Amino acid sequence: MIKSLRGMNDILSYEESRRFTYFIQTATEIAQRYGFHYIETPLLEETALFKRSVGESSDIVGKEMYQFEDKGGNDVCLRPEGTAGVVRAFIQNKLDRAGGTHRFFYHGPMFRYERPQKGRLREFHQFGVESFGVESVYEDAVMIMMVADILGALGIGYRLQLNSLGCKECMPPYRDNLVNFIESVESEICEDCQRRKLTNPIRVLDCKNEKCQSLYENAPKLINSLCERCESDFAKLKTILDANNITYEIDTNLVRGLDYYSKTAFEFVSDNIGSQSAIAGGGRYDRLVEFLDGRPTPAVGFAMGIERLLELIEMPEVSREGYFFGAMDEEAVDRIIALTQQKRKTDKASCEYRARNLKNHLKSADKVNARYCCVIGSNELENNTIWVKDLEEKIEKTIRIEEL
RNA sequence: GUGGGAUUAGCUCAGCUGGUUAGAGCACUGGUUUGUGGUGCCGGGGGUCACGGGUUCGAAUCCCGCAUCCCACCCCA
Repeated sequence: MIKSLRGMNDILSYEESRRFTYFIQTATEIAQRYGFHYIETPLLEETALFKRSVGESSDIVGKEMYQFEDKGGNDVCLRPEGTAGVVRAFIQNKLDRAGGTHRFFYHGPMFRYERPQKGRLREFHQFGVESFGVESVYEDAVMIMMVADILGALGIGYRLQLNSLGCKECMPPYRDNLVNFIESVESEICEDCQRRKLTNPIRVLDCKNEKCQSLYENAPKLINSLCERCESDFAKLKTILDANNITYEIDTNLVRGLDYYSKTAFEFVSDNIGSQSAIAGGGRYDRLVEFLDGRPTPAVGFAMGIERLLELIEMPEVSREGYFFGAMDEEAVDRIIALTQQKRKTDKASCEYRARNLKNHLKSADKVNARYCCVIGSNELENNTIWVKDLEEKIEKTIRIEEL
C-alpha cells in the first residue's frame, strides 16, 4: 500500500473537514472586513528568496527546506512560510513603486522538513495576512486585534505575548552589547547558545535551557535599549491594545524565528495543545521589501497555524438542513430523482436510489441530518402528491408535488 | 537530528506467564407481519494482529530490524 509521506496528512474526516472549512470561512470573512483581499502565490519559489528573507541563520532555511534542483537546473524549494512569496509578488508587480497601502490575506500549505509530532507537520497550513505601506503603529495594533477577532469568533482562548525587536538604529548597538554580555558567560552556556552567538545572538534569549535562562536574567534587555521612536511606538501600541481590551504580557525574550522582523513582534499561544503551543505569530518587517530589492516599504503581518487551531475551535451545533427524498415503489424512483435535482438548485438535497419502505427512508433522512423527509408511495404516485415530514417539528403532511 | 512510549476490525480498546476457527462497544449493513426516524429486537459483513526477519512443535503474545504516530529535546505556526 502506498502511504502518504511522513508528516503529511489528509484532511478528510467529516469533523476535520468541517472544522477546516469553517476556519477558512471565518478567517476569510474577518480579513475581508478588515479590508484585506485574497492573494495566491506559488508553492514553489527560488531558494534564494527564502535565504534572503527568512535568513540563512534560521533553522527553517538552514535545515528544514524541501529544496531541490528542477529539470531546468533551477535551485527551488517548497515554501516554508508565506510572507516571502507575498513580498516577492508585491515587488515583482511593482506595487512598491505604485505607493499606497496594499493588504493581502492568504492560506495554503507550507512545507518544513522537521521531525513530526503533535501540532508539527511537514506539510501544514497557514492563514496569514500582510499589510504593506503603513508605517503607523496603529496598523500593528489592528493586526493583533484581527488575530484576536478571528480567535474570538472561533471560541479559542489564548495568551498574547508582545515584544519590540527595535529597528536598524537601535538593534545593532544592542546586538553588540548582547554579544559582549554573552562572551562574559560563554563558558557556562550551552553549545546551541555558543553557536547562536555567532549566527544570530538575539536567539539566545529564548533558549529553553534552564541554566542559560538563569544566566541571561542579567543580560541587557532590548526593551531597555530601544531608540526614542521604537520606544514611543511600543508604548503607543500598548496604549491602543489597552484601550481596545486586548490583554497581553510583555515577553522580553520573545524573538521571532524569522530574521526579517523588526519592532513589533507578537505571538499568540495556547496552553491546551501540547508543546507546540504557538497558534499565531507575527510582527513588523519594515526592511524586508528593501532586502528583496524593492523600494523601502513598511510592512506588518501575521500567520496562524491552521492544524494547531483546528481542535481548539468551538464548532456551532449542526442543525437539520435540507431535504431527503425516497420512493416506496420502483415506479416512483425516477420522479424523486427529478425532484431532488430540482431542489438542489436552491437547497441541500439527497435521495435514495432504491425503492424502500417508509421506515428505512426516515432512518436515512435522519442519518444525513435532513430537515425534511419526502416520500412518494403508491398513493402519492396516483394522486400526484408527495408526503413530507418535518423531522425537527415532527409535523407531516401530504401536498401536491408543485407545492414542494 | 537525539532520547522514550505506542502500533490488534472504519473508530476506541480487551486479549493472563506463547497453545486450536483473535473478541467487545461504537460505526456500517440487512431484516423486524399492512406506510412513521433519531431511542426497541434479531441477524450480517469486515482483521495476512503496522511491515520484514528470527526463536519455537506452535507467536498478536518472546527477540531483532524497519515504518508510522505520540511525548520530550530542538524548532515554530
